[in-house]
Amino acid sequence: MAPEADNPASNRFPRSLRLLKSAEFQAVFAAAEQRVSHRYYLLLARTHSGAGPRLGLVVARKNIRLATRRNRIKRVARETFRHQAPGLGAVDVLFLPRRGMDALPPDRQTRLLREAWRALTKALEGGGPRPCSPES
RNA sequence: GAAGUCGGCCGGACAGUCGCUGUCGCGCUUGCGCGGUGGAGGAAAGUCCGGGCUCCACAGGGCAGAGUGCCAGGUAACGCCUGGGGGGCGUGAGCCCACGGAAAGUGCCGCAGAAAACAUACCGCCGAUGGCCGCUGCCCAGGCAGUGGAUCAGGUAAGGGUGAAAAGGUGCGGUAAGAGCGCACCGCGCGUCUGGCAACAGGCGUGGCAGGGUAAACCCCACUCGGAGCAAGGCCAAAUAGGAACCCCAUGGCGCGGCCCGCGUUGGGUUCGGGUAGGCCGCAAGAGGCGUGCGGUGACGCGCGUCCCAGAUGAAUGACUGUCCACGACAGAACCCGGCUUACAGGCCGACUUCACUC
Repeated sequence: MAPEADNPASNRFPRSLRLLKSAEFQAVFAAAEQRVSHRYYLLLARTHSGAGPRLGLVVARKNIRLATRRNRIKRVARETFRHQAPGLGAVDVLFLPRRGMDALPPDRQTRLLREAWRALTKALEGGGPRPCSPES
């Protein structure tokens, strides 16, 4: 049983809430059902048959040059995700930061990520104003 | 006290809450819970050198290629470090130097300058010597002697000027003017002696003096070097397809059909090896840290005691809140070590130097 199922207040972030294999990442890339695009990031989402939401981070060295900054963005993403994960359904989510995000001050990054998860939640609830065709 | 040189060290602290991850214990059952206990750096960086480790190659030797380049030592090894020598900079503590060879050959040397490499002579200086011309004297129209001109031959490289660099420098003598032409000292070459493992230094003697620079230009000499890298390499191993061996059945299975005949189609089972996804090992006890004793000028070595100090793999060490201050730089392990180089807010400690002041 998933912990977040009977305890919605839990903010844990175990392996079951993460994408762990290359195949799982490829599945989302190949057939994203939701897409939230922003100046500094891109979210791709795809519903699945499992229990809760799962997060995958794709932080390209090409976009964020320094390793310290890549780590920072990943940490902020995970931290905000684990707090807002219960609001999401059974979806696989990919987070891809874009060039320039590492240059923002830390508190800006945190707010940006919180808004991102909120936007995704809304999009999923509303069925999506701009659903990505699964075939493309 | 001010300015500076060298060496070493730290690089936000504490508390609470919510998380991640290694490991140990227990439970639960297997990518969960609880508890204990670890969890980035001085550069983890650049990937510029050197090793370990792994696989491949390998009789010996040579060539090519790459690297290194004063001497001695340290080291697993180095292009690193230590000590020493030489040269340069600084009042000094100190700092800097690819620091072998240009009498093996080749190439290149802008501008300026007369000339940039078999040395020559633009301006200049001289014109002793031999001519020429003038004057004077002697004597047989010519000659001889004296004197003047700077006119020709010629002598010269001291001085001027150019340059990073023009056949070593200073002084005296010398001369027509000059010149290592001669001498003294310094420099250089050769010989020799002394000190030193050596680089080299010093002394003595001797030669008037070789001849531009450039070798991070080719090159020569000496020494070193096999290749690829943890996605190395090894182990376990689904599903699917194909392969091999053995056994079984070819009166069999499947399809058409209500069934038989018939027609079409096709073997079945077990085991094995290769191998994909995936997983595991490699993967952290080491040229290890700290303390201490001894040897050494030192790098370092040897001995003893003590400690275990990240090990992720879609990739962990973070977030929030509060308190405090000098208000927080550069930056993130990915097989492991030794170096070098580069980045870095601020701060601490020690040794030394110069200047100033007090006594």
